[in-house]
Amino acid sequence: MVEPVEEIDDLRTADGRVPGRRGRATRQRLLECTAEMLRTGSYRSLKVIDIAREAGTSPATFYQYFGDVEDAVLVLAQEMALDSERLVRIVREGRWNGRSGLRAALRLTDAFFGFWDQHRPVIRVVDLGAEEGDRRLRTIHLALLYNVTVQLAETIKGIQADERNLGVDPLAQAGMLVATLANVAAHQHSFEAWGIRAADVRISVARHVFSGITGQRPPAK
Amino acid sequence: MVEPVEEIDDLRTADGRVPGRRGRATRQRLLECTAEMLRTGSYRSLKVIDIAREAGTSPATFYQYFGDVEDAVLVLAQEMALDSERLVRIVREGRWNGRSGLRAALRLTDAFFGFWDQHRPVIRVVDLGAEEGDRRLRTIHLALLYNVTVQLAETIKGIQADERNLGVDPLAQAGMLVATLANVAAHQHSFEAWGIRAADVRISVARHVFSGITGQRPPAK
DNA sequence: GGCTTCCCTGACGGGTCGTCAGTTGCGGGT
DNA sequence: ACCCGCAACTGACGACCCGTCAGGGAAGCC
Repeated sequence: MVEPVEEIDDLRTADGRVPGRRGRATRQRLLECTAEMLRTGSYRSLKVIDIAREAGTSPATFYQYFGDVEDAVLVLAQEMALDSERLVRIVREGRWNGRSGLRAALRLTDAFFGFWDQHRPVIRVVDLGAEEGDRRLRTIHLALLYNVTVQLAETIKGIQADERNLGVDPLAQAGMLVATLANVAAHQHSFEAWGIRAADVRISVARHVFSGITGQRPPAK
Repeated sequence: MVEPVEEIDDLRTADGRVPGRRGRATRQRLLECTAEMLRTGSYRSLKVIDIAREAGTSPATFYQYFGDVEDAVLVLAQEMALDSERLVRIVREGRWNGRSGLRAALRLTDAFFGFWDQHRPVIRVVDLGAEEGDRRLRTIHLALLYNVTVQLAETIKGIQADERNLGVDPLAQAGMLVATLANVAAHQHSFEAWGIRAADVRISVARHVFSGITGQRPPAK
C-alpha cells in the first residue's frame, strides 16, 4: 500500500459550505451521470451541460461540487482505484507452485478481465490523462497497478528462493506480467475482431503468467 | 496485409476544390501543428482555434481541409499506421531459434519501444477513440498491430512444426505477445516511476517473447 | 494589365463555459 | 403557525469557441 490516493473526507462546495444530505445526494447523482455519459459517449465531447441535463439540474449546480469535468472524472477514478485491491488479494492468496499455480494464474487472468469489463470507461480516461501528464490521474494510474505488481514481485521472489534463480529482476518481471494482463484485458475486443477466441487468449495469458512467476513450463493442461 | 487503411489520394476541400500546391502545404502545416499540440497539450483541450493560431492561419482555413479536429487526428493516425510495417519486417526477417532467437526478441522489443516513443501522442488518442467506439479509429487500431500479430503467429506455427506443440492457439499466443510488447512500450514511464529500470524490463520482455514464440526457456544470457 | 482560379479570412448566429447575485427549499426554534 | 437561517439551486451574463458563409487577396496565365 504505497502512494495512497488522496482522501477527501471533508467535502467542500465551491463557496466553502459543507454539504448536507441533500447536497451529497446531488453530488452523487452528478457523478453517476458522469459515469453514464462516459460509458455511452466520448470523453472529448463530455460537456458539463450534458451531465447537468442528465442529472436534472443546472450547470451552475455542477460547478458547486466540481471545478470542471476533469474533477468529476477524477473522483470516479479514485473510486475505481480502491477496487483494485481485489487483484492484490488474488495474488497474495494464490498457491503458485505446481498444478494449483496454473489455476491461480487463471483466476488472476479472469479477475483482470472482470475488472476491466467493469471499469473500462474510466480506465481509458485515466490512461489517457496519465499519458498526457495530468499529475492527479498519473498518481491514480500508478496506484492502480502498483500494489498488485509489488505483491506479484514478492511472490516471484519467494518462488525464486525456493526453486531457482530466473535471472531477471522480480519487479521488472512482475511489471511485465501486469502489463500483459492489463493490456490483454483492455483489448479483448480487438482480439475477437481478429478472430482470436477469448478462451484461447485466456489460456495463453494464464500459462504465460504461470511460467513468468515460476520459471517453469506450464503443465500440459 | 489485411484491412488496408482507407487511402485518400484525391483530396478535396470543404467546397469541393482539388487543392493545389499552396493548399496542400497549408494542410500539411495544419497537420504538423495538430501533432505538435497533441504532443504538448491534452486531447480534450485541443481546439481548432489553437491549431489555426499555431499554424498562423484562421479557423475557417482549417475547416477547408478538415471537418473537425478528429478528422485531422485521423489523418495523423493513418500516417502512423503505415509506419507499423517496420515491426512486421523485424518479425519476418528474424531468426528465432537458439541463441539468435533471443537477439531477435531483443530487436523486436527495442523496435516496439522506439515505435511508441515516436508515435506516443497519436497512439494514445487512437487507443481512446477505438475504445470509445469511433469506427474509423477502431479500424486503424486494428490495422496497427494486426499485421505484426499475424506474422508472429506464422513464425510460431513454423517453430511448432519444427520442434514441439505448445498446446496453444498460435494466433492467441501471438496476440498476447503483441499485447505485452505494446503495453510495456506504452508504460515504460510508469515502470521507471515504480523504480523498475528500463533495461530490466527490456530483458524480461525479450525473454518472455522468446519463450512465447519457441516454447523453450530462454538461454542464460 | 486583365482575367481566372485558388486560397484565405472577417464576421456572424449558435452554443458552452464558468461566475455571480439572487431565489427557493428545508429544518429547527419558539 | 410562524419566522429565521442556512443549504441548495438557478437565471442571467460576458467570454469564448464552433462552424459557415460571402467576399477579398494572392498566384499564375494570357
